[in-house]
Amino acid sequence: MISDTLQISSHECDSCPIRHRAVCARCEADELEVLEQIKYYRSYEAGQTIVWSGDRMDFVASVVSGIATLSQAMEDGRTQMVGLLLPSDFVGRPGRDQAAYDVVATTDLVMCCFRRKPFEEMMSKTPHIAERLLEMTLDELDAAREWMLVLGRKTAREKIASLLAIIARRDATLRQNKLNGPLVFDLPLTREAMADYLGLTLETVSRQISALKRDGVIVLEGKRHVTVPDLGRLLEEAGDDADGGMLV
Amino acid sequence: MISDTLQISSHECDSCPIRHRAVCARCEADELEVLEQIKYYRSYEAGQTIVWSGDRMDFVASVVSGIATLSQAMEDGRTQMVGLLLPSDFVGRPGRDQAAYDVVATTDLVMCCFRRKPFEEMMSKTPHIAERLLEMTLDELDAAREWMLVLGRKTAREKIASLLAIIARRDATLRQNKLNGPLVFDLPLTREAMADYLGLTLETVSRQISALKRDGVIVLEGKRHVTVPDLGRLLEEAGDDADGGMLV
DNA sequence: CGTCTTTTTGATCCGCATCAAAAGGAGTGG
DNA sequence: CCACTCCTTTTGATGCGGATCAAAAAGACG
Repeated sequence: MISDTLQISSHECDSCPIRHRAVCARCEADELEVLEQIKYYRSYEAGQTIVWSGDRMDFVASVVSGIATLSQAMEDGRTQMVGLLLPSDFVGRPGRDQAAYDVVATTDLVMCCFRRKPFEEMMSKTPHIAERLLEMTLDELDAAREWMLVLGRKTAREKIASLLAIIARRDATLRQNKLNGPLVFDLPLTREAMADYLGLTLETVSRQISALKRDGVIVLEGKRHVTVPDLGRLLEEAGDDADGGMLV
Repeated sequence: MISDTLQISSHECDSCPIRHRAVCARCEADELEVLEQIKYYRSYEAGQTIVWSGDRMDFVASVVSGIATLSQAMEDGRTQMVGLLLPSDFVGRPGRDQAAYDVVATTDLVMCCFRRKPFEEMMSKTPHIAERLLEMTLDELDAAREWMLVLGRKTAREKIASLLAIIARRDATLRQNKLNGPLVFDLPLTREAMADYLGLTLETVSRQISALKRDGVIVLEGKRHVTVPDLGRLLEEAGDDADGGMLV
């Protein structure tokens, strides 16, 4: 199976699908021109490891399309996913030359890469990039902390419901759908990846999904295609306040 | 019990104990002068809640001395600590006016505060602050991800060992001690706070500390005073690679 | 149709939560 | 100095949720 994700319709930033959300979101036309000089695209097939933790990494990048995961491994093989990278998310850390995590393409993936050194130089010159990167990093920190509550205090059923809610909402906002009707989406993760995300085993994930299905919280067609008839109900199952937060 | 933490020896940034590590670390003399105009100190007693999640928060701050915690609560009362704030750590988020977490002083605490608006203005003018804040935020994100591995995949015993190792190392680097002899420190957290940090119950924390003591991994005098005879041994118990990472 | 991977389902076990109570320690007042 | 209360910590007994081990079922693909 050969991926054909290399076919980007255009290599110009103007028509880039993540133009308004990525690290370059705030750049002016002249700044984009400089970025276009140093950027290059790379694509990966589903399942490919992009970098191994500890490897030298001399680029940073934005996810253009597809999904990747960040995970950490213990010596005995236990692993925990610590980041889920969706289109527009940023990979790599300016100022660091060793990867801190394993980065794996979950689906076919296209990234917009910059060699690290030129990017760092550019960052120090154009505050728009550093500004946007700070904002994105703060958002990621919030997401990581939300996730810590899930990992530390939620039951298996609540964990699954939380993950489904996150995916359902991200998918809806990506397509700019509204959140009050039924939500329909495809799971981008295998049961194993979900287990890795939630600190569970894949058997427990499978059981809890079956239970949520049995209880009518979700409807499944096949293994991956999910319908959420009532997001409020799902949020209740996740242990979240269904009325507060994001919905209002 | 009245705290006397208000007595700062001097209010000048030059002699500030966190001068070289806080958000102002990279500031030049002229930039510090501006900061001195808008800064003010506040102190809190151990146990005091500094802000409640959801409250309006119109300042940002650096911890000068003492320890504070960030935590998140579920509706039914379950809570998870999501941040441990030590001297030089930053509190609050530029651009956001509602606190996202409960902030609680664990010990008597002094903070160096800036009203949010002037600080934001200053940030956009002086890249040194934004630069340093980005670096600090990236470090916090790394710490949060490390913590996610602890919460998601480690056993109770490993969790306790991990926390003790973190505190022991931070304490040693703060005092600029070396890491190869025995490490001695006081636990800044109650058993309950440790449980809250690690996603455990306080009973389990107590049992695992007793077990580590019984096995000679740590030595306790009283409830809070800890000696770690061999950090490598503690790191093994934490499930970490004793040779890799921070030690080298 | 057969092989390989992913997912589901079943049976059993163990780690940690829960409920309960005793044991320290610190501060207060007689 | 002791008796008292209040809070933190330890220890004990029991039960449950999720891990583990095992195998069947369902897709995916050649």
